[in-house]
Amino acid sequence: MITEQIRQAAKQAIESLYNISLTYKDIQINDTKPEFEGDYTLVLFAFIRQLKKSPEQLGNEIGEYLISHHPGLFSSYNIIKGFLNMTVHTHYWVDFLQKNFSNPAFGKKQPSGEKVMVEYSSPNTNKPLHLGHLRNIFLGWSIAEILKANGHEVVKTCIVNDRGIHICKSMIAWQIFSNGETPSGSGKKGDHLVGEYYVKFNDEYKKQVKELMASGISKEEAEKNAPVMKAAQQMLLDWEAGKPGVIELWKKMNSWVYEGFEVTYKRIGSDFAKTYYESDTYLLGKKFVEDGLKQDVFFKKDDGSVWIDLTEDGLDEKLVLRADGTSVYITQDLGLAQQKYDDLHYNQSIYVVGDEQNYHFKVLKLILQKLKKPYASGLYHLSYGMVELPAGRMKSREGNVVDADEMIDEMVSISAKHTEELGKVKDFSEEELNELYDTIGLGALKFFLLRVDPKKRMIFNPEESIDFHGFTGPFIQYTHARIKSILRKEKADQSYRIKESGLLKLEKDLLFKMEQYSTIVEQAATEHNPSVLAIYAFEVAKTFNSFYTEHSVMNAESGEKKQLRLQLCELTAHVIASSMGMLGIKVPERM
RNA sequence: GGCCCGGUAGUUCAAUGGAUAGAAUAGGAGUUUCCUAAACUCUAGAUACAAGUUCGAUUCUUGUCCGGGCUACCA
Repeated sequence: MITEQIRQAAKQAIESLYNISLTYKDIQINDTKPEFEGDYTLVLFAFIRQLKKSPEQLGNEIGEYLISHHPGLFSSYNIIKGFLNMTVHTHYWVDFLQKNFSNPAFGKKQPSGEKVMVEYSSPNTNKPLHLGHLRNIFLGWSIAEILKANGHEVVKTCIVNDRGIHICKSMIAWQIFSNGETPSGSGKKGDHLVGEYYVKFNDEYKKQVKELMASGISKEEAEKNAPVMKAAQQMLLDWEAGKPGVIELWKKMNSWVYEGFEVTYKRIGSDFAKTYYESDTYLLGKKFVEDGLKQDVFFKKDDGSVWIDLTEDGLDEKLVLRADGTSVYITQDLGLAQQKYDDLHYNQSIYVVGDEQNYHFKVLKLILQKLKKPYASGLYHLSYGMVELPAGRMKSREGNVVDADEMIDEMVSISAKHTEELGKVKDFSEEELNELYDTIGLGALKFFLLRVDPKKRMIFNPEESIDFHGFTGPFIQYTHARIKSILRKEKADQSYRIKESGLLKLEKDLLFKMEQYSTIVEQAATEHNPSVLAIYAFEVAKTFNSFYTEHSVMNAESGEKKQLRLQLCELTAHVIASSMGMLGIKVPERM
């Protein structure tokens, strides 16, 4: 990574010229703005003050020093205001290209020895997946791939929230309204079918509350006493007591949901090495309560409920065990954290969960730290913002969600329509066509959800968000297909040595971008942010497209130029395929 | 009420305290005898408001205004 090389050279130069001692943070190296001459820029302002020299003098002294001590690295420099702009020698770029253009591991890091668990998706089993889940899944899958590329050993996990009042709601509604409807009988996807009954439950519940209120009962009382709600609560108790009929129904409906999820996961290319079920883990946290009481981390109130006081940490008192002895959400997560650590002794455990749970995860980590768990510091909540519709939040209960399966179908059918209109792949078989439509449609969707900083909320406008031009997946896929079309005609000659051709501006721009790839891969991991890669891949594609329009590869000015450009094509294709791969997006050979 | 996020072109998104705030889209004007025009080139358009910190602020601090979330013996 050349910026580090330059930083080091600059540090050494300033230290030996002025006999001062610096840290790397003192040296600020930026990419030179395109309107100025040069590749990288050293910002001089801080030193101007410290050394009481004019920018001109300082810049010249440092510039001269760097040129004379690193003749292979720098070819020239200029000073504008407080900025020292340095031009990197053409040899360096050509050398870089030759070393890397055919390296399949370009951009990947050596094994780090770190183990990381990434938990994502984490669905409830009472309804199908929606657009918000897709953001979660794509994020989780992508961050796992990014960490792998950085040399970590990664285990993808999923916690299925398969028990609780929400499932009971779907079950009750199914008992009342279904007449025994099943996925195989109705032809409906299992998760969708169960989700329909969840919505039906809420419709019925609202109706009953309204009726009770009409008969003069207060809203609060009505909500408590609506017959369907009481039935659902009773069912939860029966479930916990292991009542056979309830367990049987629960298993049956959950299995429908799993079959449905499996179809969706498979289609979007999502996978888990290990799946945890809440019904197996929800009791694990209870032993923490005893430990916590012994260590005086927790305390007991008169009614028997157990709490932790986090007021000194700027938070509240938090319940960890109910008066009736049952555990709450946080208790379950304490248990699961331990279980996961026992299973993999991870260095880092990442939870991909929406930002409405920021407080919860802050508390979880804090409690584990107070309990002196060795793995506590490795917990990381990868918090992401909601996907909202122009009208506001999606609510499954209300049924105003963008369904994941429908969304995917929509994207794929649009990609099919575009592809047919353009008519560039008429020789494809039916099977090849379908694969291509999937690649493009899913590519557009994944890119759309991953190109934004995870922390930020995003608005999905069905009318405007579906696009295949500009800052999109298909734009980048198209660039890849174009490059491959050249490489099908001729590949770069592995043994050819480029001697001295000089570099045209657009060739150099492209190389400059390529050189950043390793840094970007690293940055995406440290920031836990796939959008860094998405933006980068887009910039690469854009840079290539400019180059492509301006300069011919096959009809290059000379044999050497042709080889240089073929090498550039190979490296660019690799970088695009590899960065998109980490986003879970395939790139086609033709489109 | 308390705590935590966010407010940047019409719209959707960028910008480790650094140069004239970048893209994309929508708008306007162009490019195809030549490797895929899902492309390329040009053009116009934005930091909510007010103070402060300093050589320099979209970025840091404070206040105001506007959104969102959390503050459950739900998960």
